[in-house]
Amino acid sequence: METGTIRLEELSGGLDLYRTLESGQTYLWRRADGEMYSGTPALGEWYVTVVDGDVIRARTVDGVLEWQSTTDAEPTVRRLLRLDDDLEAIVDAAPDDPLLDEAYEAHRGMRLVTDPAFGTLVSFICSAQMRVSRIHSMVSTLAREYGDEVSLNGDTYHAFPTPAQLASATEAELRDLGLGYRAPYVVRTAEMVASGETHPDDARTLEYEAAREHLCQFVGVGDKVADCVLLFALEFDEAVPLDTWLKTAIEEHYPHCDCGSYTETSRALREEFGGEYAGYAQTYVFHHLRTGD
DNA sequence: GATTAACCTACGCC
DNA sequence: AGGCGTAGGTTAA
Repeated sequence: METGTIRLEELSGGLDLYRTLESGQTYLWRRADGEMYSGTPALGEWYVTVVDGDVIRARTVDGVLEWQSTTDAEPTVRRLLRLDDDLEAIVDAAPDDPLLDEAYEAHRGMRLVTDPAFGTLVSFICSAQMRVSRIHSMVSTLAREYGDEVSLNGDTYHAFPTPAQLASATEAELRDLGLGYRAPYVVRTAEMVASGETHPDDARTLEYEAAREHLCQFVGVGDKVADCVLLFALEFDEAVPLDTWLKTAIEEHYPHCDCGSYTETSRALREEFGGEYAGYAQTYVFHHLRTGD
């Protein structure tokens, strides 16, 4: 087992691991105590994910980020948790706006994540009309039922299934696992990727709005889910997913941004939130409104 | 292009 | 207790 540490004070803007991993951006990490998304903060708890067959455990203790892995995971940890983002500069550059200021102030140290694209795509297909805790349990169930077993130091975990593994599932099986009407969406999207027809990563090379269009070809993916994949997996920091919380924020704080269609409203809010890092602003506002603190 | 019902179901709240 | 409304939307008319 390989291990590593970084002192949080070395990171511009710090790191709040709990808010980063339990703010509804990622469903591909699990908390060792099983209390992820229960609303109770993690104090020194390990979080675990599997990337490219390697288990990665991470936690913060006494101002230090620690990790353990089957491999030298520092580059992966830096990428997954976006440790090289200059968070202080991003916050400073954000537009002067009462709601935004409040959100940034309340959740210091929350970073965006960069998760693998396929797992993110399926997670957010599952997210339609779902509470965060249930999305997390659905994704965990898919990993348990269809993903490879991997272990670290005697503890066994499951990777998120590959497209081929998930494409081998049937709609009926996924309905039995509680996915409801999302079951056929997940199977058909997995089949599209497994067959080599197309892959969410293909969107990387496209301009932002074209990339969103590209992702909307997957079954069960509309503008909102596409924006989530762009922001949380493909590093399109300007993506602003418009969910029910952001729609409320638009009604109450940015009525001039309501332009009718998703595309136009999203474009207006993106400008309102400063363009380049508008997705950071979205994530803070979303988390601020959803948690109420 | 813009509207509108239908879709699964666990969980919190009355 | 047990029923009711809701939850980070998308699809098909």
